[in-house]
Amino acid sequence: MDKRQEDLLKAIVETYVKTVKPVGSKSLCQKFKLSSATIRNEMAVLESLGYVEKNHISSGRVPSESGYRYYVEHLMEPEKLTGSDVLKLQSIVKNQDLVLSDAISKCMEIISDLTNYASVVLGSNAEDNLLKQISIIPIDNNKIVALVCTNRGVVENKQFQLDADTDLKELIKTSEIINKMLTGTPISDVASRLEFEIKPIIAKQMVDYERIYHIFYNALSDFAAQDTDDIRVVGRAKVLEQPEYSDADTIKKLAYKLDDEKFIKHVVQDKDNEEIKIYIGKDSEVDPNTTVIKRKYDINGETGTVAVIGPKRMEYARVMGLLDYVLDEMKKKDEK
Amino acid sequence: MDKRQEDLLKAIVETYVKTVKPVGSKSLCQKFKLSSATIRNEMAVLESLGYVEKNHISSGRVPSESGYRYYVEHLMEPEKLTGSDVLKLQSIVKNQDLVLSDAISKCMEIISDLTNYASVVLGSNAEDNLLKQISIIPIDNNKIVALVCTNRGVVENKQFQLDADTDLKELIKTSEIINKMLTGTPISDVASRLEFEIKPIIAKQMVDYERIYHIFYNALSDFAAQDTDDIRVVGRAKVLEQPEYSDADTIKKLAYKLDDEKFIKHVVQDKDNEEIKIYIGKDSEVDPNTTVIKRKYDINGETGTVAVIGPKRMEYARVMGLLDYVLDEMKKKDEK
DNA sequence: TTCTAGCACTCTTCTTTTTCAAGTGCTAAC
DNA sequence: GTTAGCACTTGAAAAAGAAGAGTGCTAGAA
Repeated sequence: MDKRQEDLLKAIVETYVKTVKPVGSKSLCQKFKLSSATIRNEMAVLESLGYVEKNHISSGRVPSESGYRYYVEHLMEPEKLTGSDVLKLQSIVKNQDLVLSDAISKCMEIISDLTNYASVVLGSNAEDNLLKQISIIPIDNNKIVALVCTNRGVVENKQFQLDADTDLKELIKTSEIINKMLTGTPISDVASRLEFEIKPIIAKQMVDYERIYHIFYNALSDFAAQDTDDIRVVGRAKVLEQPEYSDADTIKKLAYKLDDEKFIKHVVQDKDNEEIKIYIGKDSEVDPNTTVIKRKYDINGETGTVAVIGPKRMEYARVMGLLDYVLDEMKKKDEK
Repeated sequence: MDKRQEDLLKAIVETYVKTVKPVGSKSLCQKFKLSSATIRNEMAVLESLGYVEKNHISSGRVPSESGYRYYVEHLMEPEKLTGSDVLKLQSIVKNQDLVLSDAISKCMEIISDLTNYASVVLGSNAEDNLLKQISIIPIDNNKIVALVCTNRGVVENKQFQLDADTDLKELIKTSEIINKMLTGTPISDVASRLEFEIKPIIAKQMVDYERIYHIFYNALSDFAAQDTDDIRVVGRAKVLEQPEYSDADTIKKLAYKLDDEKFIKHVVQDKDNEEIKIYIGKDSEVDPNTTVIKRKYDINGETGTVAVIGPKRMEYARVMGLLDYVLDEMKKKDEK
């Protein structure tokens, strides 16, 4: 592809992103100072290379998946955020009271608002967190809350009913034993250490140790359960508004997928070990007309993934710019 | 309305619920052992009473909103759950490890699955909970987690960055003061008591009391903030599949509303003080073709609201039966 | 070579027309 | 009070037509 062809592809992508209509040769005459016939010829080349497609024999051109990919990899120019975009994000970025994960969540909400795409925040998987502390808080005669806190500040809590014969004192004593022995253990190992190290100890000392073990096991295994709690999807309904989803059936299917947190988690989860990954069209697994831009972050050890889900016809540069800005600012903030 | 007319209305509603097609006079001949002409005459009466409508001059009849209402209030027969419905719910009901609020959530998920409607669980508003305990857990040098637990076992946690000059010991000491003085205070009053009772104390004893006050104020005020966290909407995408929502625009609008937790909260929230409330059609505020069945529960002092959102053409009896079953079983379980 | 003007052709989209079946209301008779 | 019969209305689906946008190709100009 020579320079002119690249320019043409760029123009096709950008026009299509804006207008959502197949791009005809005429509409680009002015821009290139060429006749429509010449542009048609060049378009035919792009088509033979697989970068653009026709919906039907006499329609204008639409970027193909590999066209988008070429655009993203070679042609896209980094976009400076507009003042109003920055302004909206700054209200969060400047807020000193927000802890990293909350700040990122809020920023992604704003990004979803600004772009009308959906956004996803996948908290760092607590599996590699280390156990910090487990506490038992008695609520009333027969109810307790078990709290588990990790070294990254992730907190899980779970209520339990106590039987009449379960002794609260034994429960609290057990929590102390666990805190003494297991603090610093990776969450993923806690369950087995609980069984092989703690259970034998309490079995000797306590009457109702089976029940007690059961409670702690349950409280701790929620982390391992890969619960869907640490994922947040925002702006689901906004994506549906995008004009490519105009057919009732497509909308329903898309809504269904966006509503399925397990599925979204699967989509956004780390497959290949890259910091930025753009899944275009079929690669997104969501819908053939959909793109997922995914970005991992690691800010002072706190890791996670954010993603934007929108139409294939996405404002790639803008989204990349927004994500850059948010994560850069977060990093700066953390360093202070 | 005489008995026959009531029977007819009942038949129209139930046929329409099943077939989603306007009900013609012929289709009911067999059932009533009457000619279509007679049925037409009776239908005309129902129409003049406002219980059924025609989409156009020569179409079959469709129940009107007041027709549904009459059906729900006078004609609907309580439906016994099918074995498979019970079976699916029992896996949750029988589970002794689940605490009430979790069990209800899970049951509502199953109800959503069984019916293909959306379901909502609105946890009891924590505002009338009493403060049980507040704890500070240090995470690393400059990060802490503040945990707040109420007498109903609701837990909120929030991370804070510490400045270099904030003293962890002072923080913990303050939490002890709060626990001593404010335990048992309604959450809604905690903020003001914090300001007028605690702040003066720590102001005397501590250097960085402003920052410390700020942290506790923030941790505690999350409850009052009426955050959307205690609402759970399940099966959003399922409702969209209902045949009445076939037009792309309607689907988008509905998806938009279902995605808006604040709005759903508003819809489901307690307006009039009734235990069961059925909002049909326009009354639902969601969509003219939608019904919301809302039910409050109070199980041993733990209160909340559950709701089912589906088409106006809802299987009213079944949904009522399912909700009855779930709440009855929860009550039984609690009494044991 | 490279570009352009011109033309026939294709295909979508929008509108209009036609056809069909379902269902009604009314009248007159049972 | 009930029913058979009939004219009439309407929407939904299929078919037909018209308009417009855009293409590929050819032949000639720069």
